[in-house]
Amino acid sequence: MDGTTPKRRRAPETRREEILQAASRLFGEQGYERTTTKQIAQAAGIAEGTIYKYFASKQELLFAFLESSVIEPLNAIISGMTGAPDEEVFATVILNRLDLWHERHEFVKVNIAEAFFNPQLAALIHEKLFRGGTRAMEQFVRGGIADGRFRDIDPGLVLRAVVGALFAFSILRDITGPDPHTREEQARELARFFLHGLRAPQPVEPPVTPLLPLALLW
Amino acid sequence: MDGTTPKRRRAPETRREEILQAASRLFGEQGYERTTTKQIAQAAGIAEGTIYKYFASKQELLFAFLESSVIEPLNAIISGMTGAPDEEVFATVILNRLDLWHERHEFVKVNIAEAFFNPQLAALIHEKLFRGGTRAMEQFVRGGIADGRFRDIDPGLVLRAVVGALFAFSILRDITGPDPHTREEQARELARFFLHGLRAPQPVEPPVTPLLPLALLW
Amino acid sequence: MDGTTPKRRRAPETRREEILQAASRLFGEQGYERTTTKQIAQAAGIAEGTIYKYFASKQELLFAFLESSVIEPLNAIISGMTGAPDEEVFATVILNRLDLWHERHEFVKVNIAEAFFNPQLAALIHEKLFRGGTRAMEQFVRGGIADGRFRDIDPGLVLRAVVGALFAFSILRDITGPDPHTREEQARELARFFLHGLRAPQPVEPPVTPLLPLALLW
Amino acid sequence: MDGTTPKRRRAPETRREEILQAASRLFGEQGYERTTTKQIAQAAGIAEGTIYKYFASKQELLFAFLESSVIEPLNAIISGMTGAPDEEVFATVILNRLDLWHERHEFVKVNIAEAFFNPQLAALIHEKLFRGGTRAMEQFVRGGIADGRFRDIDPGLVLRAVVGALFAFSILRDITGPDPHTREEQARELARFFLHGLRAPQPVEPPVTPLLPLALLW
DNA sequence: AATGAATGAGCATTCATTCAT
DNA sequence: TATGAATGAATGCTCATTCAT
Repeated sequence: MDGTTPKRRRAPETRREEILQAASRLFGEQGYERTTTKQIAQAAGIAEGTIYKYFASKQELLFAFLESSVIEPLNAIISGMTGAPDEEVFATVILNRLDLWHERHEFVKVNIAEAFFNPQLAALIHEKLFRGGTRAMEQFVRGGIADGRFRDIDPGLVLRAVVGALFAFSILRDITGPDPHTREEQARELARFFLHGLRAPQPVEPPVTPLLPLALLW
Repeated sequence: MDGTTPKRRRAPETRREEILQAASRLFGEQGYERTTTKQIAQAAGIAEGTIYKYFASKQELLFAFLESSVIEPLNAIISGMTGAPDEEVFATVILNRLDLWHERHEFVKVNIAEAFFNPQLAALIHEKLFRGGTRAMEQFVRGGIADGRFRDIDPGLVLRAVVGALFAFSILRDITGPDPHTREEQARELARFFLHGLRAPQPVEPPVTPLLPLALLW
Repeated sequence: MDGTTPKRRRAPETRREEILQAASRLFGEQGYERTTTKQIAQAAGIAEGTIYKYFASKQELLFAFLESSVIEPLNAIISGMTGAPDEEVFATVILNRLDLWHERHEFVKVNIAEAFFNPQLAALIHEKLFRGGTRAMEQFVRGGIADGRFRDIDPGLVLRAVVGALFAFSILRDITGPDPHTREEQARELARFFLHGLRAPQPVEPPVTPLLPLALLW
Repeated sequence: MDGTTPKRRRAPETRREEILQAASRLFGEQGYERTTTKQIAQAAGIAEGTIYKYFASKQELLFAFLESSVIEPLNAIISGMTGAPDEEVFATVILNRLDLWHERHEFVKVNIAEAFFNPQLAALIHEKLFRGGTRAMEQFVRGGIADGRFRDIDPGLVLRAVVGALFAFSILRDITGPDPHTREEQARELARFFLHGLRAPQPVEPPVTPLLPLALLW
């Protein structure tokens, strides 16, 4: 009804980005539901109404960031690195993801948390992020199985295990606690683990081990 | 005359439990923020105000359920199963967790989602659930390393990878899509994977493989 | 989030009525769109949220009043008055409507204004108020035509003209200005006008006619 | 290249008209409150801010249109038609109004709806439209009474009844439902009704009467 | 002990209006 | 002259929490 004192005309392309930045920071700190548009506006240094000049809804802010900061960069990242020993490939990719997820830590968190209860978002992540991974991992693993480098194993299982591990290392960090190693060490070690498992190179039939303690932890 | 038994004055200890049950089911289905106290009261067949006779706040409901339904039963579950081949141990434990998480699927979801943004809850989970796991896994892995069954590997990494995998299989299911195998198959296969990795039993030096496709996916 | 100091527990049946009264008064004074739920709450001496314990939405307030104050009384009004000269029937019914509309003046105004742009409400009014009127007027007029008391005329036209006149006398008052006569005089005069038109009289004494069907409709 | 002619710098007087046209169409379709300045700007092919170069406020748009599109043309319409049988006069005038209101249907709707709650607008309509009608109808009816063609009847009542009927036939159409007859039939039949009422005829042939003054008022 | 009516701050979103460009 | 980005008060509605009954 009133519309007083419009502040300042900003660089028009920057605005959108600023709002996105502010929103993703707050989402990351507090979760999507707990973050209000008022807070976002305040953090971006604009009026509440201005948000809606750039985004149709609060939810679109979530989707927009996922699109522009997770999905798009992903396509850009796919490049170079053609052939290399499995170990190297694994390590590189894992490191890459670890870095990305570390950097976007807070934001990935929200997306996951939201996706739990927002089928639309879950579907988006599934479509745009996971499906491609399935295909690539399938190729990679089936190739290895075909030429005898890998055991006959379900590629889906490998993908899930790898994604899960990355998940535990980057996103669940708050819960599992920090890992003392550098991300590069983590990547290299994880790659080795996924390739060789726990077993010593020359298998020895193991003596009995207690398992129950295991149960208590996660 | 019909289904609406006027539920007056139940066993006072049962009430608490009923509310907890109702709350955790709803939290699981819709997320914590999206579940209202009205819904909880309705589901528990009581008045809204009654909730506050048993719990100081909505948040306490979350904590209470974690305590009584996840942590306590966990301690009960830890039992028997002394010695057995690593593969068996692993498979059993994984299956056990997979089953538990499957059953509690919805609830674990909320706890994780909430823990992302609630340091108090994150600390609780870390303390009561994860720390114990760390100790046990440490024992298990260090034992294996000591007697030559396992490579020299960081037990923390193994734990994180295993937890992550379980996570991906049970909690991220909505995002990664369902796995076509039975939980038993999953458990056995995961155990084998964690023990042996991808590599074929008789190592073959791999030809070069393209890795980039891998990058595109998760 | 906070819910402080609940004021007072009122007579439970009264509340709904109080809110309805407050709403219809404000709607009448300012129009539907211009009346805010805050104002309604204030006028009813309650908190804003309380409105929504009794009505699902602001729009429902509009519909509820139409239902309870216009439609229901209409059915109650249909009574007694069986046979009487046309002139008496007409005058009575017109007076009755004139009184009702006068009393509800403000509220009818909103409903009409709203119905202009709200097809749902328009349909409701058409269904519940106008259709019945059509039927009754049809009977009345066709009866008169059949026994030679009335000219061969379209009953729909008569109904529209009568409703329109009532409309002009009660609702358009603000625009047409007030009429100096008492409502009874208006009613009698209108009845005569509708029966005889402008033309100077060539009176015919009418046989008795039942009037009640007429009452039910507009 | 396509339909988006960049409409830069039109004839400055045309602009005002274009905005008015756009506004009145939208007001008519959706009501005044529900029409946004953004929609008006879009419909007029201009920027939102430009509206305020021509009109001080949204409300002024309403007044401006009433002035320029209803009142002014009305004065132009008043013309010719000197003497003719009452029936002819009535029918002509009613048809004229019916046509005008039909054409302006949507706009009249808003004005009425608005006038209900806007005394300023109500007064304007009363002054400029209704008062003139009162005078003319007074002349017409008093003339008829004087020379014995009409019964002794209050001219105000006749005007109100006629306006109301027109109202019901053109504006309330959405509520009363459509009339199956042509507008010409309606006009003729209404004229007959107002002259003769419902009563079976004892016709008296009326002398000629002037009709034009009638046109100026409602 | 249990109720559920009542609260009111808080939410996402809208929109007439302003003014730097 | 015309623009449209920016404003921010205001809106309808929600919901955790309180407390008289």
